[in-house]
Amino acid sequence: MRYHKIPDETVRRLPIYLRGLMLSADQGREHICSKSLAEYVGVPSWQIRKDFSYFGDFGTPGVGYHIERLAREIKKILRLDVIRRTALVGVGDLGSALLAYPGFRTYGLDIVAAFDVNPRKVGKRISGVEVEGLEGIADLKQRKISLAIVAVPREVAQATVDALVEAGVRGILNFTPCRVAAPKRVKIITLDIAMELARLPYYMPAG
Amino acid sequence: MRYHKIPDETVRRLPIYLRGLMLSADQGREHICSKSLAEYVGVPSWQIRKDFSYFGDFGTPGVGYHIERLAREIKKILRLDVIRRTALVGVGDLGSALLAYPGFRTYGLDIVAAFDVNPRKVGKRISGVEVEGLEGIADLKQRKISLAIVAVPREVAQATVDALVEAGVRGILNFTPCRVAAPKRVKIITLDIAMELARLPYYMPAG
DNA sequence: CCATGTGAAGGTATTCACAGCC
DNA sequence: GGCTGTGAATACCTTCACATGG
Repeated sequence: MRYHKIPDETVRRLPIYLRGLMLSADQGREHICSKSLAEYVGVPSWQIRKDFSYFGDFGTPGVGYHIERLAREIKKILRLDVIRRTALVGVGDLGSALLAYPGFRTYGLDIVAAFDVNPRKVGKRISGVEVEGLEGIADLKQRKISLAIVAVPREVAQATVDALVEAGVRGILNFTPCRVAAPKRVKIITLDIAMELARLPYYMPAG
Repeated sequence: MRYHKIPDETVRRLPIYLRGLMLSADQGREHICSKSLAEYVGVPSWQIRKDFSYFGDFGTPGVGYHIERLAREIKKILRLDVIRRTALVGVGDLGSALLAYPGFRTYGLDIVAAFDVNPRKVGKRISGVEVEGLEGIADLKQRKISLAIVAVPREVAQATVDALVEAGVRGILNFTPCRVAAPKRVKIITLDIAMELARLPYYMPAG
């Protein structure tokens, strides 16, 4: 199965597995079977086995998966085996919350720089990161930052992305509720929070 | 095409279309064709037409779609045609940011109540909403609140969801990085922000 | 002539069932 | 006996090409 195109859906699930593995590593067990992991993360066991099988033979029949080793493998696949230096643009309400959010560290993602237009915010320290003016974006490359989070108002989203692309960033998580264009060497994931909530009523039984 | 199961992916795209339509309604035009909308929202035109066709004939051949009318139809499909009263549980960094976030209003979602354990937060007004103690969750039903956003620490996520389900909530947007269980009459969408960022490096060319 | 709506084709992902291994 | 890994079957979604209607 090793030579095969990896489904996008599989890639989407890998971080779920990784999170589950890291949590169960804290519980002292050394191995976990696909069925236990399935209950833990809410993905069926056959789906889990199939997903892993795309990358190689990680498990031992009759035993299960070695938790530590599997976690390491998934990190390698997701390219999270090195610490990823990340920049945040837009230190408003959402941006500040993201700076304070400890969850990124779980995946080795480290927000090491923050930028904002507002001169009154520049120079302040928020959650241990000093806010810089937008001009600082220009030398992200020299600072080995290749990932960015965009949490600016919609009107300046495209300009922000342009500046980031110019600065050599190659992955962007966009919290802005609009489509932004970029050369295809740059991967953009857009996460519109309100939109997620918006499809909830559809699934709710009457009322 | 009217009697047909609606693909989940179609439902996921409806809010995108809705956003695009509302934005182009502000520009004075009355009609829009699938091709223009396609460029606007970043979904191919045939996909848009197919998606709409599941629900009926919304367009006029040779002309396109009547923007206002189509927006109204999509709102009705998503059950966003009435204002949805929403509760927020957990007024930490993320919770506060969500309270301040104007995007929910776009879809007729209105955060009208906020709850937190911390007695020092209780009684404070944040973005126009007064923070209440957790005991207030019990009478969400009387207050006609059927939607909730959970932004509490992971450890208390399940307990929070249990309380919300008990109080008659039927849709939950969960920002907690863990799976939570609920009776299937309650729809839960989990949004783990860090996880989205975590799959970005996979798609980045070397480095 | 232009743009919609949709059967049919093609592609992708999920699910099953079981052979193979510990 | 227990659990993995996977070909084959199924279900699902996307894409195409065009008949149909304004």
